[in-house]
Amino acid sequence: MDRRQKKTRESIFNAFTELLSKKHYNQITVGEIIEKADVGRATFYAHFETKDFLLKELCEELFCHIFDATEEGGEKHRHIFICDAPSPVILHLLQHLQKNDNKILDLLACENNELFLRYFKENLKMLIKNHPHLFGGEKPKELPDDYWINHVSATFVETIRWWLNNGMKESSQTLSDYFYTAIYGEEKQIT
Amino acid sequence: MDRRQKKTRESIFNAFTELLSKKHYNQITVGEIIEKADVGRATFYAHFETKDFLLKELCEELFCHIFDATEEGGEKHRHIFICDAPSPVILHLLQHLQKNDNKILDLLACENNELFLRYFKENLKMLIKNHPHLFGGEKPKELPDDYWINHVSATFVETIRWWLNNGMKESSQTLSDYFYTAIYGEEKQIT
DNA sequence: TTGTTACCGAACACATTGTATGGTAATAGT
DNA sequence: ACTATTACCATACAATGTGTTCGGTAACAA
Repeated sequence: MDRRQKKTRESIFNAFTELLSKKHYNQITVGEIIEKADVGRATFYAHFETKDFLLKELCEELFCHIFDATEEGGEKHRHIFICDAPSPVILHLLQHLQKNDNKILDLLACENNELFLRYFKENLKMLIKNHPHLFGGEKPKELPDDYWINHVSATFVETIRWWLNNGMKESSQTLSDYFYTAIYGEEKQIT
Repeated sequence: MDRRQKKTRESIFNAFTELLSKKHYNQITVGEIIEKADVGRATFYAHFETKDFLLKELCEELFCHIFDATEEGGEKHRHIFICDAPSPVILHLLQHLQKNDNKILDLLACENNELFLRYFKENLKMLIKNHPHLFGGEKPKELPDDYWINHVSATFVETIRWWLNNGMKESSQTLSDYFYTAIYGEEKQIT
């Protein structure tokens, strides 16, 4: 790809991310973005059809990159569940978050977290659907598959949300315990 | 209150609600609202500082009215958990939803449901916090109170969301069963 | 009846969006 | 190294939406 394209694209993403951490999405204008990114107005619209598409592409860049299930990447793409310890994926995910890989945590913690948590949850659902074994435990028999998948991913997202809103005092291990207890009950603890 | 005020306020709410069911919040303009409500521009801004405040007041009008915990109302305010059967509140709530009281269901089912589900969840949390006994079952000991409250309310909201997205084929009883199973596990079924 | 209040319509300044233009510099292909 | 392409910039622009102001009119309350 043209070096110039890549550069402006990154400038815009960075400016946008920085603005998102400071004010609400709805109140961010294209004018602000291009000023901070230091690119021309026409250039912005040459890259992104609209502000909504910018957000969408940012999310895809962030989440698909982490969650993508194609197992070819190895090193280049650090797929979150390829790394060494395959069993406690949840814990693993939380540790990645704590390290703030790809600055995802910044975005999840900011005022616009609703925006990102939605995308995050969608990706989680895909992950659970394709690799149910990674999450341990068993689905109660009476529950429909998609209900259960939605429940598990929603609970995980809510766990993270709660964590963020409380200053992230707990360790990732504790968080993981909370999650499994909420999902499977205290007597079925995963170790 | 002046009859005129009440009338315009209602006109605006109705127009807004109707628009919300058809297009996304961000794409609704004040111009559209006042045209459909048939009120002057200045009048709108005399009532609501901005579109966001209109949304906020609509939510309060809807949810606080239903969830409000002051037990004086009796008939006038039909508080959702005052009616006869006190134990299976969840089932009761679901039945109210199915009857589409206050047209809440319309709003929860529309494209903007994220908007309302957030408010809905906040009210739910208050309800659970103030009347934990209404929800049956017990909190696992290891979990912090607020984590549990958030988990329960989030699970309920997700249950409703799943229900809506799947055409509401299931009975309110089935939904209630799903919810309790998700929360407490299959062996601890509430009857 | 009288004073107050809510409304309307119209006009207004202002901000934001998305597009179009012509010129310039970086890039890629040969 | 030369050339054609491509991305970029600055500026201007129409179109749309926001929130405010104003004088006049009708509904309301006392």
